[in-house]
Amino acid sequence: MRQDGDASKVTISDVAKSVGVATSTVSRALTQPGRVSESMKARVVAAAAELGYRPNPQARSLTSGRTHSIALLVPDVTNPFYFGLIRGTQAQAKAHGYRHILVDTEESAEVEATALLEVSASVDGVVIAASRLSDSALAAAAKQTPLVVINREIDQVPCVIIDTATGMIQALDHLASLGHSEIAYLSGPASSWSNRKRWRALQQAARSLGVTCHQVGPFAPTMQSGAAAADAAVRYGVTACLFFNDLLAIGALKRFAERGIRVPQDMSVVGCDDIFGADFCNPPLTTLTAPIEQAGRVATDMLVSALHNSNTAVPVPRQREKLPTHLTIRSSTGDRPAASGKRADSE
Amino acid sequence: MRQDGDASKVTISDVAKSVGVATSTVSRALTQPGRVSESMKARVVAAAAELGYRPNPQARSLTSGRTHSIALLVPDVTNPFYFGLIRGTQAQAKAHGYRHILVDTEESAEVEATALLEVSASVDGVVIAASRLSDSALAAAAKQTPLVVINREIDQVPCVIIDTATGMIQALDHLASLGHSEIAYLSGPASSWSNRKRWRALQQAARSLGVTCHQVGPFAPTMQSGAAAADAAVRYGVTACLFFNDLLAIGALKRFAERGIRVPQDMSVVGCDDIFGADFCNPPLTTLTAPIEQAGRVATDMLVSALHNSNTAVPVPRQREKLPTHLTIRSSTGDRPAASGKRADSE
DNA sequence: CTGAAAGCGCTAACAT
DNA sequence: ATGTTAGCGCTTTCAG
Repeated sequence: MRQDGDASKVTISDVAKSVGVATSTVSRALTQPGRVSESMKARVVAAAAELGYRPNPQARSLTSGRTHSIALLVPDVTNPFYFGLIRGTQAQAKAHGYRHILVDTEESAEVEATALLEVSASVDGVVIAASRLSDSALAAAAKQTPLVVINREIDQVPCVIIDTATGMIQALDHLASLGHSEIAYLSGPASSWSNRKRWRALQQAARSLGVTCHQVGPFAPTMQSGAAAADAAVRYGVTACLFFNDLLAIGALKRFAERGIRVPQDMSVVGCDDIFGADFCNPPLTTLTAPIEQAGRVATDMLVSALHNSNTAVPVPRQREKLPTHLTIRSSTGDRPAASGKRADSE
Repeated sequence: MRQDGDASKVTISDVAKSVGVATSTVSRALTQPGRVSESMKARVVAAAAELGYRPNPQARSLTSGRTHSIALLVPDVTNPFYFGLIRGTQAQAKAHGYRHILVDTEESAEVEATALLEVSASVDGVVIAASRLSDSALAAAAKQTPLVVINREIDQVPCVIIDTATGMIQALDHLASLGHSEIAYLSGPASSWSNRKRWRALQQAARSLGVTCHQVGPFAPTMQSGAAAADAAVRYGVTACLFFNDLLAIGALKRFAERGIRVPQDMSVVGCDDIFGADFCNPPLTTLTAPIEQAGRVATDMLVSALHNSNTAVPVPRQREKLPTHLTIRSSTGDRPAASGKRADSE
């Protein structure tokens, strides 16, 4: 194991020379289990260790065409929601022996398109979260590069979906059962597929539950926008609100406190995602718990298995994974205010 | 821009053929500004676009030896503290045209050593945050690979340090000025360099401020450990505590609440880092605000400039950057309880 | 089972 | 300013 003059410069041919065989034999011994004799393999491995040989990934990639790395594209590394994803993909990439490349696409379709084009040349596959690209652009990209999208549903493109739409219905039900009938949905970016799905689900559910649900927004999915969202909710005279995400909800919590609106006595608040912080904000947030990290892991698994199967003729096992969410009730939701309130028009 | 039969398979020699020149000319036109005539450059660029040529990064790396990517090694991607770092390095890597590879070293020296060895072959340089490796191991690694360490001070190894030690003194001063004299420092991992630095600074400062500061711990730097830390602080009979980080402090806040210990009336709490959530936990946390993201940016800048200067004989400009912290006072600190014990009588 | 040889796509000396 | 010619380190036919 010792005695490497200066490491990294040791090539396969140094090893070959040292053992007295051809470079091809070394290559085989190191990468193709059964293609050489046991004794040969042992000698090569020993020599490689002895010399401190480290394969050059670039050279290997050049011939093999495989880089052993995957990329994760997220709209905003700043958003805690995506940290769960980063965690999941990073962990799983590592588990499969892949390097993990992280790219921030800045909530922009153009940046995303460029990043995808650039990075796809240096990775074996890509996971894209909450893509801002059009369905057709994604479908086209998927033909060029192994791709898994998260929170997006496109024909022929493998995807994992966090089913917040169904979850939102549960949340609405929860609010209805607390007596709320005037409810606001503080919506996220118009370009967000998840946002559209949720609103559609809410509309339908509201009808059958006999409550009124107003769509308000769109708002940027950030804490800062929470204040504006809170004010808008108040303006609508609702007694409860569902926020596009926890960031917005937590920002709103702050604003409500500033304005002397008590949560949940005067206003019930429901978030979405259950990000870090949702359990210790004030009051702790009732929210839709999303298996974010799991989504990252599943997406990575799908991608990796697709990469492996692309050699063999085996069809990719699962093309579409839908992950359930569940409602976590904490302290930000409560009964509808008894009467009057700040301007309940119906009472 | 159109008409690429099937993209990605277009090579530099296809472009060369199309223009009717040598591949080297194409290479130059595309990468060495002044080495070809303007008109030639234009023709090549046009042809490249026409054919949909995309350079193969692996091939490029093989000859040039440069991969245009840098790696960030962090002990735990799960820890929000590192979110800021990831953000900073990712943003700056991108700004400099580098890909950003993220590696979780699982708080383990062995994993870190392996990761460093593996990844260093495929990147131009590495940023290591809060390394668990020994000084000598890091110094050795720095000789092999361009390296910048964050929160670690080693001879000959470029580093950026977040000066929490000095900040801790401010925090202690703040507590002393509120009348606290029995104070606990709830310490982090023994292997943490920052932890050792802080405790040393606190010890000295405590003496000159005439207060008593007990070191308690070590504790894992997580929210879950916060409960144990809180209990330990109570056992010591202190009226104020400084936590190794915000995670621990926020966890402790929860525990204090459970035990009916009011913050800050019965116990003052100071965190460290000012992570996401420190401003909206309950009560909002007085903490040492650390320029984490900036640290990531600065480290990346140092690394990139070192990479560029490694060609020319110019010496690396800054080898050591110390970033100041400042105390952010929110609501978790207050006057020492009037009487003894944990029950305050005022009001 | 092993060796020889031909590149992968691109860059970098040398020529011209 | 452009063309020629070698490789970078490795994998992979194709022979033997």
